[in-house]
Amino acid sequence: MRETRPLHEARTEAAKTLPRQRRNSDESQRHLIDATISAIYKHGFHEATAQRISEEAGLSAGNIHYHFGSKDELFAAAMRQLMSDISDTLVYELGKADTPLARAHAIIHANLSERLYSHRNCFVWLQFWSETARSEELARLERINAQRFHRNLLDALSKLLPRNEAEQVAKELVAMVDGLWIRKAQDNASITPQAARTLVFAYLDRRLGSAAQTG
Amino acid sequence: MRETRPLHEARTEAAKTLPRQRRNSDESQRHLIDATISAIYKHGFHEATAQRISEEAGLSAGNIHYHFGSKDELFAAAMRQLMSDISDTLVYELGKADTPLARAHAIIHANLSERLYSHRNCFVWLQFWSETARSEELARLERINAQRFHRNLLDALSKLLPRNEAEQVAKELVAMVDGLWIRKAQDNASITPQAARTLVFAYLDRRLGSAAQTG
Amino acid sequence: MRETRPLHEARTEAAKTLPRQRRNSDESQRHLIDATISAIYKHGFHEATAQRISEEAGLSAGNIHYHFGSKDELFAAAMRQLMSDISDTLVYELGKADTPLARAHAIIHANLSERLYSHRNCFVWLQFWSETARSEELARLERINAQRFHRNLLDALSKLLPRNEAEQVAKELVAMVDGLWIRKAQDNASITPQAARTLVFAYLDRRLGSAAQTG
Amino acid sequence: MRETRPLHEARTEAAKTLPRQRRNSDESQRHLIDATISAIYKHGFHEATAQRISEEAGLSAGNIHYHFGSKDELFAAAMRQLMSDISDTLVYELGKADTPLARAHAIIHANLSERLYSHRNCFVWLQFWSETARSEELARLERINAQRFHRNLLDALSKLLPRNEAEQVAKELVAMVDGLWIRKAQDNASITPQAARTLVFAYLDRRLGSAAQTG
DNA sequence: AATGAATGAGAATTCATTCAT
DNA sequence: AATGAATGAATTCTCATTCAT
Repeated sequence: MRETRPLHEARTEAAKTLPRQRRNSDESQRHLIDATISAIYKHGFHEATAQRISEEAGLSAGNIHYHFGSKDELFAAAMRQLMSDISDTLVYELGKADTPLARAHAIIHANLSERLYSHRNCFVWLQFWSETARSEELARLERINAQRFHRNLLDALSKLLPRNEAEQVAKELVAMVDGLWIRKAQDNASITPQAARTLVFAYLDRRLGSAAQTG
Repeated sequence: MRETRPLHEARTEAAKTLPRQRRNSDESQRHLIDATISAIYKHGFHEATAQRISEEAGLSAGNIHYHFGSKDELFAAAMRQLMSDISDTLVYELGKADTPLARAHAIIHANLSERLYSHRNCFVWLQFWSETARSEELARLERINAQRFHRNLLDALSKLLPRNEAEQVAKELVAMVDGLWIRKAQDNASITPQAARTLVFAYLDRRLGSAAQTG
Repeated sequence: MRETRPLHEARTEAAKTLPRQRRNSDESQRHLIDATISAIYKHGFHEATAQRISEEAGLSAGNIHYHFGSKDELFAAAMRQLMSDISDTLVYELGKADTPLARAHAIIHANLSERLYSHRNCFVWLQFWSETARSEELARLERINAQRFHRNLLDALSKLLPRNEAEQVAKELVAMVDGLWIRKAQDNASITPQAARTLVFAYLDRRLGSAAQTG
Repeated sequence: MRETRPLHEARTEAAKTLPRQRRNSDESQRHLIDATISAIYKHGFHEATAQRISEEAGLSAGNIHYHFGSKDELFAAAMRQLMSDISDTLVYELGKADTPLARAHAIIHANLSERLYSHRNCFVWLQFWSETARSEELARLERINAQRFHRNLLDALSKLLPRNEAEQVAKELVAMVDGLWIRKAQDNASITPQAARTLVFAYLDRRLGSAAQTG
């Protein structure tokens, strides 16, 4: 139905360049996961075929099933990998934060950092978003991720605002960040991580400021 | 690769129940477009096969190519249909608005109305979002839609705020609405149209209020 | 399986330019036959679809079956048309011939005349040659045509040569002319009608001359 | 459009009878090429479907694309195979020839040998002739083959005749042989390889003889 | 006499998955 | 642990043919 030109140039970190050789199982699995994300970015979810993924990983087609049992499980592993990136970034940003306000900033900063708020990451994540309907496992992972984001924000905001306001601000922030990710996925040039953070921080500060005034 | 159970129960309006009979071309095309949207909602973009769509429309598979030339063009027509729904709703809401503030409210109201802010509509729209990368025509339509939304908001806000603030608020609102659509697509129960509107209106009013204070 | 660009630019004599209008049955049949030959020349036998043929004829798809019963019968009618062209040309050339030698020349001249020895005619004829295996009717027509050519030549040559030599020369001539048609079908520029005639006439005259010497 | 009975009984050499088992890639490719030629002979070019070819080869349909990328490329490989047969036969015949005259005879002998001048070979070759218009690759191969035939003849004849006469005789011979192939393709019984060779040799010898006389 | 919407069989091709090696 | 040949189901698309109008 469609042309098969790559959507994006690859940025495979490890794989591919390695000569096809014997590795240990963990290593191959890691290569396959990286290759999956890379293939989704290059070709989109549904053109990320087993063939292309394993080629990208420097392996042959049968290995996906050898290592993961099925393509679906490989995709789930790739999504877990993305979530783990988010988690790592969050931990890193939170490490520097010692006040509730700093924590709220850190959470947003993480999600709009250069690392996570890249075209690649937002694009691939959008692909997974649209697939959750078809895979209960992906849906489960997405729920976990969304809830974690929301809960983290809420925890921090609860110390700054009355509970129901905190709840509302958290929802607004989540919506904003999700929406910014979509924009980024559609068009890398639309907004830089820096600009996105400025946008949301300005909103948050004003919100907290006015709450402080009214509260 | 996956099970093929329907994601959602159908809500086919006309088709299918009609006895297989002669229609005129326009009628068949309309049925096919409705069936496409319905099939995407039921099965997701990539499981919305020519077979399923035409069956849903009460026609045989060849008709897609007879009426639209290709499946891609049918999908584009379906996306245009969704955009036209948005447009109609917007026009309807704007009809009641006679001040810049009312216009800004109306634009948001339209996008978070019971009609547009439904699980079905948000879900299907998310599917198209994730496909824009693979189809230049869908990407073009998406850009038109996003720009229209942004420009409309900006026009209204420009009369209420300094230009650069208006620009910023417009971006925030767009991001929020897009993010809320994503949430709705993931989980219908997450938030009602009413609640979504309240959330965004509260944000907007506070934003305008504080701007008024500071301005 | 293949691209569908036209192989050759059309040279439809009548059809197409006429506005789609009511005609009498004979007229429509003639248009369809012309359109068939034209479509075979443009697209090759198997890409000469009912759609394309009827479009070329300025009619809609259903008419082939209305007028001819089936596409196969239309193709047979088209082949009969080509044979009738050959026949007409032959009669015209024979009209000027009053000796056996002149008759032999005339027969060859007809088959290598500007009218018949054109890229279009040879190309279309080759297409029919390759289809005789699939249609008994086309095979029957081809046999009739080949036999007529052979018999005509033999009749003329029999008055110039002993029977078995005449038989042999006739076979050689038929083979030469068929082979020249193939060349022409492959590459219009390969040889002009004039050059083809010179080639065969030179052969024939030498053959008759040497036969005269030895005889 | 047409009945699908086989045109000719198969003469598959190996395939089919083998138990469906693992082969190496070369072996499978060879089987597929043989099966293609066989299927064209049995069903004609356009009824030689991927299904029928792979069945004939004792494989399933997907393998054509696995081994050749597309059906078109398989057909091109089959044509190269036919050309290679011609080449082999020619080399074999030329091996015995040590004078220019013997070489000319050998070239003709090869093209009208029992091996090449068979119904099967001529029929299949005619099918390819009629397809050259639709495939640039097949056309290219055909040109190579035609030029090789012509050049070989010309080289030999140049040592026996003045250049322009040699050129003319070569053209006559090529036309004759091509024409005889067409006849054979249409009707196996029309002429035996032996009779065809006698016909052309007689022509050639007389031609050289008379040239000798006149020269 | 003609239209053109609709059918349905069959085409090439794609792809996850299996499995002998 | 890895390969890559093979499978078979599913997909889009094509097309002769039918037939209500």
